[in-house]
Amino acid sequence: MSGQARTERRPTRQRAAIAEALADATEFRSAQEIHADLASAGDRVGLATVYRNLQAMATDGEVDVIRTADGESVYRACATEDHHHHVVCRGCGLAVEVTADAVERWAETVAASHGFTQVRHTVEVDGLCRRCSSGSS
Amino acid sequence: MSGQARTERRPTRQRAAIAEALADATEFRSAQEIHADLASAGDRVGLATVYRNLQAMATDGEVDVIRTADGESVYRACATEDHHHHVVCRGCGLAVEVTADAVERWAETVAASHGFTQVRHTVEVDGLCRRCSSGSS
DNA sequence: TTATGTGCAAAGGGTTTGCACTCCG
DNA sequence: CGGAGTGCAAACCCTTTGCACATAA
Repeated sequence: MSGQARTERRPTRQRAAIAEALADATEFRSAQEIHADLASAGDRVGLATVYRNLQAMATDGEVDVIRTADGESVYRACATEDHHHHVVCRGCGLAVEVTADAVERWAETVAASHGFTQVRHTVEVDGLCRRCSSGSS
Repeated sequence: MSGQARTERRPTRQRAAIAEALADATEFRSAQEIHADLASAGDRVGLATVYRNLQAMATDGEVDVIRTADGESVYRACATEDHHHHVVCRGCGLAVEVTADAVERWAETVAASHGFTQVRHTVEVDGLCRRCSSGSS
């Protein structure tokens, strides 16, 4: 299972705008932020449409999604389509993509040792990037 | 900062009931579920109180919290106070506690290699436990 | 008594949905 | 033309908050 899903989604102005906004951003952005970005850029797109597209893109694996601590979903267009994780800066939002073969294997092993199958996992690492480490408390 | 915090919280009937409900449960439960459990057990406790206590307990490290995919916070009284993670069954909710020294180190290392400090991490593994693996599709 | 905890209900904030309309194909 | 995609606003859901009342110390 897995792999590319439905690439047959109708290309619309809104969809393109959202994809572009996402491509421009280097950090994770929430649906609302994307919506605001588009608005201030003159692109009038409904908030619901932003949510719908973001979800669709996430499902298709075009973008990555992670949940912030306060229950907000943030999206980001990722450089690689391969499975990977992120290290996000709590200060500025800077996000670095990292692969984690070690963790993948660990998750699989540990789960298996408890009799689990069809294992999935979520790994999020956050801290303060070099720049934010300096000034803040 | 850090370390055990205020153990000096006033003991109330509600608080005790919530703690007990949590102790009885073997899987993660949401605030609403706990509230329902108490209600059906005859313990009349306000939903807000459940939320407040659950939060407090989580802050004090008495219970573990994880966010479900659909943005719900679920709590569980953990056997050990030490840092650990869980492997949760998507079928029945069975949760197994596991330590992950390997992952802890990996997170620290990877983050550090990118200049990050004050690293924290979230790791959740889920799959189907042996029992659920058999019957379901 | 007095501060802390509780209950209720209303407010919040993010996300989803119903329905009529628009636009791609 | 026909259906996928869009917009708007109302609906949802979980969670938080304000305020008066109850209770542990």
